[in-house]
Amino acid sequence: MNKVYNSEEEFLKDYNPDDFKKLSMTVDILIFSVSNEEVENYRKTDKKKMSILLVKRDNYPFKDKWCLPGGFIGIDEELDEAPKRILKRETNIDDIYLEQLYTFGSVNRDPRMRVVSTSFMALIDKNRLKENLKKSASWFDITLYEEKNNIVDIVLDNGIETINFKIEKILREKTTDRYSFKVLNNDSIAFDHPLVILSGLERLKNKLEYTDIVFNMMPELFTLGELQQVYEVILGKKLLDPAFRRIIANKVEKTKMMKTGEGHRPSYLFRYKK
Amino acid sequence: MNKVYNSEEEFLKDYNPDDFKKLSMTVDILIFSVSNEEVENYRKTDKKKMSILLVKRDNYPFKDKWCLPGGFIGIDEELDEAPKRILKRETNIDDIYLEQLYTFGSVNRDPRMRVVSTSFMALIDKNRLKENLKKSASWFDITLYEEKNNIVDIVLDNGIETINFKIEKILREKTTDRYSFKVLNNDSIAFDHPLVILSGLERLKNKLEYTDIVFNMMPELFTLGELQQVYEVILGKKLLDPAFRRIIANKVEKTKMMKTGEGHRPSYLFRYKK
DNA sequence: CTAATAGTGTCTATTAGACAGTATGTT
DNA sequence: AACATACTGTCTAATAGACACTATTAG
Repeated sequence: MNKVYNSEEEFLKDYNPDDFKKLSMTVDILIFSVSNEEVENYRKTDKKKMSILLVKRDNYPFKDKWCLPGGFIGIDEELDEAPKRILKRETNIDDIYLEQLYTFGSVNRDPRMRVVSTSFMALIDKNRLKENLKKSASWFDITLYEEKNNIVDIVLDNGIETINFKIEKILREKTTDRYSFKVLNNDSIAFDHPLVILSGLERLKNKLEYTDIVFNMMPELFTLGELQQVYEVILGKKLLDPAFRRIIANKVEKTKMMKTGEGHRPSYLFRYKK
Repeated sequence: MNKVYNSEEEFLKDYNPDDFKKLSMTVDILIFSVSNEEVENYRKTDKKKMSILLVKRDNYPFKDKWCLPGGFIGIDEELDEAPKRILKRETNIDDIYLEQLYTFGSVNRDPRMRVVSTSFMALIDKNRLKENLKKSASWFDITLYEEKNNIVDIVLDNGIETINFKIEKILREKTTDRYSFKVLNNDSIAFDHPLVILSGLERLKNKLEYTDIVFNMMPELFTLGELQQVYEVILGKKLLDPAFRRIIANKVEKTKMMKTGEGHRPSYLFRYKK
């Protein structure tokens, strides 16, 4: 039975914070960006791909496997500050779009001890951090293959190494869009990070349709063709030009500048409308 | 510098899980339902309101204040199992719709020690637990007043007591729909639970438009008028009958049963379409 | 000239909004 | 009969999808 106290001060003086077994918390960050894949034909535009920043683990557990940038939360650190600190450490940039995604708390997700991890999604224009990257970090291009039976095949490629894992999506209940994820094969990614990556990609896809977050991944100036390509690669489908332009018309403003030298008609540069 | 190990076993043997200061985690559950407010006029239908289950704290901190049902996560308990356990304890029902919302981790949100809390949203048809409620728990009807300057005034009423708090919503960045919340006045709710309540209400409102979660709050059989009222009270606006019926037409199926005795034309009972 | 993308005009199909009208129970 | 809600028909407005067409550059 609880002892009864007469004031909050009295209660706190008597309180032993170690009555419950404590646990560790980490944050993991999905740093997304878009990259250009050069194409041999001088006329064709570069093919855009989603890309994600991974770091190679240099010690156990999961030594030599790739994982999301992350780290432990300080006992006196705000939950929202931890991912900012880690982003600063990894990219040396402060003002990056950051959003909390989901908290993963399976009992055995870390072999060391009980660790609960909150995942965040960061969106950035990759050009902003050309040479700031740490050596252990690498950008991986993402390709998603949606197979039948709700199995998703995810291929990550950093130009040197190709990583591949499959996840089965199981609808949890018929009233929502929520899935349970089951990792079918994964040899190269640490922890439960395959789940984190897929759920981040799905969140991004979702939010694309009702927010303007895509502009956090765009440079200051861009053509509508480039913007459309980014939409297409995230949504995983082609869009019709006129429809696309109608929808984003009031979100962007045309500049007088043009992008030329691409082997075809130049296009106007636009910026996100303040 | 990290010591280098030759295998994961070797590493784990040497690993001291107490190198980092640990913290406590709790879960808080927003248990939402709808209630009927009786109306004097025998012809008129009952007015529906959103309601939420709160419990009165019987000890410090925040003694005698109302808070969300919740509790500490066991060191060997899955994060998703904790809210199920607590729901079972509070309502004695197993199959309740449950969804993770957001993790709150301000350093000083609990005066005892560092506590990070993951909030969940549960949706239930209140009629399923008529007499199962614990004595300390109480259903509060929710009324939301959206004032100018992005201030929301929230009034909770359990028939005996009226609680009121105001929250200012501050848009975080122009590319999204995300707000920072600032509690302006709150005398009766414990912890940061005013924030949790508001963010849950917003999530519910959002999800109403692209999922079928509303049916988790409905009884097996309902009239379209009742369903429309629930939509209206969550969305905070009136809907036009023909438009509403067009939209939900393929989600429900008509039965041969009718609801009569309401002082006006009877209506068919529908059920959620499997 | 050709290949490739940029950008627009317009028709059609679909969906959402609005309003008016008819239907049918209770008291 | 009066009231309140149930339910439907239909017109209009707005939006999305489809396709064809013109424009403009580098090579």
